[in-house]
Amino acid sequence: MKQDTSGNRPTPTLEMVAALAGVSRATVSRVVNDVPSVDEDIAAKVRQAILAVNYTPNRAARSLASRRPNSVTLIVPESMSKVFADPFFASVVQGVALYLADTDYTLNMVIASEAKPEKTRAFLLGGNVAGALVVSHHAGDRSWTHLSDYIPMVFAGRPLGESASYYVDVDNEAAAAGATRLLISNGRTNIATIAGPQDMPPGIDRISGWRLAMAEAGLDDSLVEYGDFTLASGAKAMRRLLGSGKPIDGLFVANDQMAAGAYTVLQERGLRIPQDVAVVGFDDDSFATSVNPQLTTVHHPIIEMGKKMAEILVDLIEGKDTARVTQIPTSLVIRESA
Amino acid sequence: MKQDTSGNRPTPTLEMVAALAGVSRATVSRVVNDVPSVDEDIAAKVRQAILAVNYTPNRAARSLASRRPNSVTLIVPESMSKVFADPFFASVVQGVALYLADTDYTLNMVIASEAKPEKTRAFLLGGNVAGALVVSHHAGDRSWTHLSDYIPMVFAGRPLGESASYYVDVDNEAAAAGATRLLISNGRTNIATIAGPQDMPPGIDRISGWRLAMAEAGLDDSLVEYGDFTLASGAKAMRRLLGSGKPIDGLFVANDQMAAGAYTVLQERGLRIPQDVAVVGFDDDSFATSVNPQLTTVHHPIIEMGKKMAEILVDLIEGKDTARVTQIPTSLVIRESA
DNA sequence: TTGTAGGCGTTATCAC
DNA sequence: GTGATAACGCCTACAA
Repeated sequence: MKQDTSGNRPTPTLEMVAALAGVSRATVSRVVNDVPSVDEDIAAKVRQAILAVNYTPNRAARSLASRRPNSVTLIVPESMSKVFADPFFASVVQGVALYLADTDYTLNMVIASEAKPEKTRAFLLGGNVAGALVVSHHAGDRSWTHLSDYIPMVFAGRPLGESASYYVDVDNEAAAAGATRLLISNGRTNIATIAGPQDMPPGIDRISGWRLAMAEAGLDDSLVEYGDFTLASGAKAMRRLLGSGKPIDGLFVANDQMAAGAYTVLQERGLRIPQDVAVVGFDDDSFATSVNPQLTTVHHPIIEMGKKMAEILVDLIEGKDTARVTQIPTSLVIRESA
Repeated sequence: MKQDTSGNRPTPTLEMVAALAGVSRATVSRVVNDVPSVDEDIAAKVRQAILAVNYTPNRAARSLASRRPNSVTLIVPESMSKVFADPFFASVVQGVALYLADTDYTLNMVIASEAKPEKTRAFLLGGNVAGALVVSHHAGDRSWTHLSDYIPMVFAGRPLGESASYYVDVDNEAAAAGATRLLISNGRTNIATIAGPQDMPPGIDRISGWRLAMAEAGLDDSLVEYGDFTLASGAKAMRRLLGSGKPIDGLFVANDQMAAGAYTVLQERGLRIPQDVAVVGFDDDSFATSVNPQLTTVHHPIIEMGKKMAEILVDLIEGKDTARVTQIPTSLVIRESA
């Protein structure tokens, strides 16, 4: 870091800009905040001065004077961050950050220690934060919902059970049904599914979508096995499915990672994808394309989710009323497996 | 959010605590900041009052009055965040957040748009941030180094070429050499490597470590192919390696993901791991354990890296002098592949 | 449309 | 050891 020896000017303040432009601080403040009622000539002069001294508003002073925090917090439950390398997390953050970049809000992150939740609570309720976003996979991490009573909060994903909180999610059920219909329209009739955990909304909704589509088509929906969204569990479930002895020519898997697991056992049994069994996954993550043949799957727009979450939070903060649940559209990515 | 109707108390201030405790604001401030010269009886009374009104210091006011920012920024280059699902990123963030949780600093994140870098620059130099952390894979993203002249900065990973900046990294070369030595001590003599891109420090250092160990043992180091750290590139490199016709009984791969790629072709050729060819990877990420047989690899302590980065940054901010480069130790995780 | 002035919640410098 | 009292940099009635 540069030595603080001699020639260091102080960071420019409103005052300095005002002096240089020959106006009052109030006026400079107005142009900085885009208040319309400023004479354009003066505004121009002020802007010039701002550039000249390289002025940047002091966020702390701003927040203090305006009596409103200018940052929003992203809460990451500790349990989640323990999952080494979570793709979901990184993408949501990215979306959130992208959206906030165009606002005056700053994004800060806390990982919520389950050991001392009061700390996080105090941080959020201390008046230092305008709103909060909660990203987690597990329904148990909904322990923050009650804070919605005091500060705007938006969650990622539908909560388990009823809840009055705001959240954004994809329509897992509809997307799963769509994926299944693809299999059906391809002429498959013995369609199995590898479902996710039934204590997580995505697990529940995705199998429910599969059932929906199967019922529509009058097909048998008894071919189901469960996994926990991991690759290994997908392989095991596939083994059980095959072990039943019943014919299978189509497979809907609740996420791509389990689909990759299913691939391995399908292929070790000599079953060809998609000729013998067509498979479609869910999420469109890195597993979908790293597998061979590449997986046809439901695209889960995580970055968009992040953006939307941020957008809704800002709306909430600024008092606009918005819908409690917002679903963002998915799409089917047709590749080689179905 | 709760309606702002009637019964809403204002957020408690120092003033209110002072009144309740029957002391001056100055005294309350002292106990809040752990200034030693406070009578213990009075301090106790103040603490009680703090609890009573549920007081939380206003960070903006604090920052303003103390003339020092209380947040540090994590910069994520846009190019990096585009990599869908980056495990490295999530873990570094986690480490950073964990460390900062015990300090008075708040962590905020910006994704640096390459379109308008001035924006990020202004944010960092505007005096609103005490220091910054840069996490990226690519050497090109070192465009922030020059800011080190104005504000404390710490980077993740050794920069390409010389640089006067602070960074924390693992000793890639030593670790790679260690991994290779394991192969050698297991009696392998025809050891190939799948190296990473040679324009990235980890790519460079890891192959260099392999060469080191091979030279030590007097082994031939001509069996090398390059990948770009992706699974697919690992598979391709393996194909080329095998295509050379030379015998191979050991393989060091510059990261686990490429190792997973190599697995697929090794196995489709009927080569057994580790019997026919023993393989060791690098990173110890999720690929290492999702592959069969599980991969022996170098454990890359990413979370620790994050913690260390934050620690160094805080030291820098507080004026302590610290070493410019700090390397954190790796370890070899012996599983089934070597 | 512009300027004046008070205040936001803390810290920090003084006296006491 | 404790308490006034100025800042800190900015916003915002209110007045002009």
